[in-house]
Amino acid sequence: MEFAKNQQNSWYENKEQLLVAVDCIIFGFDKEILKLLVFKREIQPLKGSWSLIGSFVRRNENSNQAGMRILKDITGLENIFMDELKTYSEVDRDPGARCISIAQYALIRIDDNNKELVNKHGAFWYSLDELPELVLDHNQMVKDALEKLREKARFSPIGFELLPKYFTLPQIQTLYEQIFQKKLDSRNFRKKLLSLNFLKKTEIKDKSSSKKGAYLYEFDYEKETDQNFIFKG
Amino acid sequence: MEFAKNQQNSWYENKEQLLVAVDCIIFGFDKEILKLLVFKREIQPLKGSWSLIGSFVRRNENSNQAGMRILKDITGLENIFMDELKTYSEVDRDPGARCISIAQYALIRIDDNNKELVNKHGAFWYSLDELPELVLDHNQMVKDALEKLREKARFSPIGFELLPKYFTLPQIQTLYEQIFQKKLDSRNFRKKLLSLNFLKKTEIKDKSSSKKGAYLYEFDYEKETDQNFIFKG
DNA sequence: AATAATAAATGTAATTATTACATTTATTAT
DNA sequence: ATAATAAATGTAATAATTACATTTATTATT
Repeated sequence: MEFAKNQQNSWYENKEQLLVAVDCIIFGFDKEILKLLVFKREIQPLKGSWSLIGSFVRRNENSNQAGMRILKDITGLENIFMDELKTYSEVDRDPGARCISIAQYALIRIDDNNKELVNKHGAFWYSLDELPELVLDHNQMVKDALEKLREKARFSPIGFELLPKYFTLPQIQTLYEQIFQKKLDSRNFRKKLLSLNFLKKTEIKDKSSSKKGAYLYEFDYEKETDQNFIFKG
Repeated sequence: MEFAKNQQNSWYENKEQLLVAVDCIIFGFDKEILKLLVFKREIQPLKGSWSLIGSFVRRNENSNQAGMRILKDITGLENIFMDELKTYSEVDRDPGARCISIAQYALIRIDDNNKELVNKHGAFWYSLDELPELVLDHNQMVKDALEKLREKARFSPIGFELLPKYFTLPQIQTLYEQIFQKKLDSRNFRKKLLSLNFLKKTEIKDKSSSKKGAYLYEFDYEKETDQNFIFKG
């Protein structure tokens, strides 16, 4: 067995072995709605059910690399924001094998570039409040990921991974409203956000959703000093 | 091989397998100093070096149960606060095997009950700023755990897992000072802490560290509503 | 050309939280 | 009685958060 050949110390041999997978909770925001990328599962058991996308971790990669590999396969994108959520290791979580999963959540900008690729993989962007039942413990993973996203959004300017390069203040407010799942006061929201000084205003207006038009902003990466950013929702 | 017998689906068979371990970052506070429990490693490679305590995850337990099993073995305690930190899965992290580790951090009260047991396992409580070099990526785990502890302390009343049932305000202030690694103003610290309303004052004084004596408090679990606790250090 | 409709942009006062800062108090040992 | 020690306490200034309603820029319609 290939595995055994690599062993250098007898103490490690014959230990109980588990399969190690990663599953990706992929969030996207299409300028209006926070969505999640889900897939038609292509393997037994539960073939045909909705599922997060995952893969086993290979011996020559770490868990983050495994997640990045999956993301690239599906969206064609590299350099996506991705962070570990937590591991799921219940004994019975997967009826097919004793398999733990290291869940990773990713934030991507939904745009036309990756729509095609995504379709090829039997994938679908679901609005978070219309999410179907997913296999195994994947619904729990999504729930946990959303909570983590909320935590993260409270303490760092998270939205920029999800927004296009140029975005309007109403757009980012909508995003935060969806993350926190409540309406925010636009005066207070803008005051807080602008006081943090990491938004650069342009003179261009986006008139796609109002007659007056809303100014486009971009994120000023130089100013993203973690200066006590606490967003109280 | 025992592993193969348990497989139900051919698709899972012959996948690359990794060993899965847990390592425990065990914090303790002896009323003065924040400490970490480290061990003389009993296995090759690196036998005799300082190390966190760990174990492989067994097929009939989840990662949390594995951590709890280790903690009970060593301290004799059950119901210890323990939470997942993150996984460590670098390809080369362990020269002995392709092994990922799910790091868990635990908070315990150092007291005489468990001192004996701890000694039996070649364990030693090190002050955090005198920590020796540990094997593998264990120093990194400690660093990450301390950061997580700090994060956690900012947003929830963490200290009570580390403090004895009855403790004084100077004691808890010292603990927070060690977690945040800076001096805190006692007037502001007490004001903030008491305003959160989850401390119950007793009329008993602890005179072990001053002539005047400091009142003992206990944690009021009923009032631990997560009411916007943000401790700005 | 005037008007209606729409969403974007804006300000202020009241409340609450945070910070900076020094003295008094209770007790024990001398 | 006094000295020594650490614990306990208050206040004023500043900053952050909240609650709340009107005006503005533009396009489409008449």
